[in-house]
Parts: sequence; C-alpha cells; structure tokens
Amino acid sequence: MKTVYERADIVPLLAEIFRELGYEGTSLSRITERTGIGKGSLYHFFPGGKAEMAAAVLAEVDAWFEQAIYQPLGKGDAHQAIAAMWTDVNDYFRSGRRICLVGAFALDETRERFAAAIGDYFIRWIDAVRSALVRAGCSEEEALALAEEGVAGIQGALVLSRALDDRAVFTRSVETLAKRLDAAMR
Amino acid sequence: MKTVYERADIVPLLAEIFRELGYEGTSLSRITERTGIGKGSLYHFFPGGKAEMAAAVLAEVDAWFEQAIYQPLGKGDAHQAIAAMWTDVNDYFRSGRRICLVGAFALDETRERFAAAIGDYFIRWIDAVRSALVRAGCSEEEALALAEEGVAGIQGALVLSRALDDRAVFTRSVETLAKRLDAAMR
DNA sequence: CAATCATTGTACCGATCGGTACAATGGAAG
DNA sequence: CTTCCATTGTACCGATCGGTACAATGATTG
Repeated sequence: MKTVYERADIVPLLAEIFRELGYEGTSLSRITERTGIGKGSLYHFFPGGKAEMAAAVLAEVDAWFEQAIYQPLGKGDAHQAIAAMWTDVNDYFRSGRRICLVGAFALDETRERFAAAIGDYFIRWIDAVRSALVRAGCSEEEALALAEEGVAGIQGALVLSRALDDRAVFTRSVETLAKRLDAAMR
Repeated sequence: MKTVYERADIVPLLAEIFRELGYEGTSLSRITERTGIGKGSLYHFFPGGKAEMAAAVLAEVDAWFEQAIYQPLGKGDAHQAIAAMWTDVNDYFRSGRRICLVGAFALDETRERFAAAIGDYFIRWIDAVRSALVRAGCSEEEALALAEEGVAGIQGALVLSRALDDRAVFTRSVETLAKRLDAAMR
C-alpha cells in the first residue's frame, strides 16, 4: 500500500502548515506528521527543500488572488467587484481564523528570503483596488489612499481577531472598511 | 575580563531579537551571537529558558505601553492624549521599521503559548482608546468601533510597510487613522 | 508480459536545537 | 585580606533540524 501524490495536491497542505506554524516553525518532521507525506516525496517534488516549498505556496497564493481578487477588480462594475472582494476575502481568511501567509512572512526575517513575492502581492492587491476605485469615480490620490487603507485594514483585522481569538472582530472590521470604500464611490 | 549583566539589561536586547526573528526563529545560539551573552548567563536569569525570555519581553512591552500609552489615555485631555499616542506609537515602531512583537506572536502557533498576554495587550490598548474617545464625546458604540479600528489599523500598517519596505506607508496610515479619530471627537 | 520511470520509505549525515551541570571568575561585604 | 555568592564560560546531553542517498514499489507504457 502506497499513497501517491502529485505536486498540486501537496501545496495546499503545505500552505496550511506554514500558515499555522510560520516559516521557521514549520519543520519537515511536522509536515510528515500532519500530512503523512515522507521526506522522499517532499524532496522529490521540491528539490530545493523547505525554501522551495514555501515559494510554491506563495506562488499558489498569488495565483489564487490573481484570479479571484485582482482580475475581477480590473473589469466590470467596480462597485460590484469591490463588494465581491470583501465577501471573498472574508471567506478566504475564514472570518479571521485563517491568517494571511504573506503578511505573516513580512513580519519577521522570513521577509528577506521572499521579499520580491511579498512586495508583489501587496503592490498588486493595492493597485487592483485602486484602479477599481478610480473607475468608480474616485480621484487618483483618494483611490490610492483608500486602497492602502483597505488592504492594511484587512491585515490588521487578521492580527487583532487572532490576538483576541474573536472572529466577530474580523467580520466587523471588514464591514467597516467596506462601508468606507463604498462611501467614496459615486 | 568578564562582562556582567543584569536581567533588566538583557530583556531589551532579547526584545529586538524576538522582533526580528520571531519566536521560533530565535535560537539561543543566535542570541549569544548577537549579544555576546552566553547560555550560562541566559539560564541564570531565565531558568525557564526561551519561553521565559519571551514572557519577560512581553511583560516589558506591556509595562511600557501601560505607562506610555494606556495611562495617559485614561486621564487628562482626551484630544491631547490621543494625539500623543499617535506620535509615541510612530516613534516606538520606528515608523514601521520595528514591528509589534505581540501582533507577530498572535499570527502563528506562538499565540497558544502566550495567549493570555497577547489578548490582554490588545484588550487594554483598545479599552484605553475607547475610554478616551468616550471622554471626548463619542458614543459608546462609536468609541469602541473607532478604538478597534485604530489599533487594528496600526497593526495592518506595520505589516504593509514592512512588506513594501516603505516607511512612508506607516506614517501615512497613522496620519489617516489620527484624522479619523479626531473627526469623531467633539 | 517486460521494461521503464516517477514516486516513495528508510536509513543515514553533520549541524544545530533547547537545556543541564559545574567549575572558574570576580565584585561586594565583612 | 578573606569569604561569599551572584554571575559566567565551557563542556556536554539527547533530540531534532534540514538535507542526501538509494533501494523498494508500483502504475504506465510499449
């Protein structure tokens, strides 16, 4: 009896582990312990080891946001796209029970290792929101400021709701942010 | 030749290391490497090892916020106290170059270990801001919402400014938050 | 059926982990 | 000067770290 994986099956499992334990806190033995996947398989799919695993996870996160968040914001009705973003984000982060891996990596020295991917993620997210706001009638400066505030607000809400162990904090924060951006559109 | 420390000298050094490397990323050997303090001294002052070191750091952070942030918010002119908070926070976090250790700990499994201290930190911070806002004329609900938004906003700004490696993001975010709270006071 | 080859489990590597034991050190107090 | 004791450096512990080597496995292909 032998379970056979492919790379695409493993990445989401790794994602959850890196999310919960952080980059340094994630060890190969804990990956094996939680997933049943041995070192043989892990190094077969990720010859670069832990760093390549984390990079693959970041790439998958990026791909998900690209199709689920950034692209919808770039076309169609801006009001609707932004409204959809809030609900998608609330689902994705499971109302604050799931953290943002990219944000978490940004906080400690892990940032140095993945600086490019981390920077890109936030730049593109903010830019997508900004462009939607401009299409909705905001001035350039106001749109940028609100986009930054929205993305930062989500990150802050994640920290706070986890710190207080209170999902309501996240949902409430997202609602407040949604109202603020909504009020700026016309 | 022998350098002699006392506990109070060591804690701030540990704080910076935990901030930069995270709890899991901080090893005893890296502490020694960065500070010159050997294991003998570390275990003399912190018999509980790494966990006690981190707890001591959290306690010191708490003490600092208590005297520099929470207490001023509880008495005197509310406008002035809140204005002072923004500048003190901006200095403390070095315009986003220095992260919030408590927020960082909240994001990964480190939270479990220090859940009580982490929860307290944010509860007390939010409550201090809330009470100042109430004194400044806000309704109870509005004050709580704004206080949460302010504290979460700071955390988000730290994540974002580090991710983008851009201090201006932090300063700008804090200014925006300051204006929002200011507008709600009368 | 035979051959191939992607995938996996196991055994191992040196380095580092957090932690302990303890003797040497040296400043402070009598 | 001597005693004391807080503080420190060093040597060591078993466990775990990330990573490598390689033979066994077994599904796919011809």
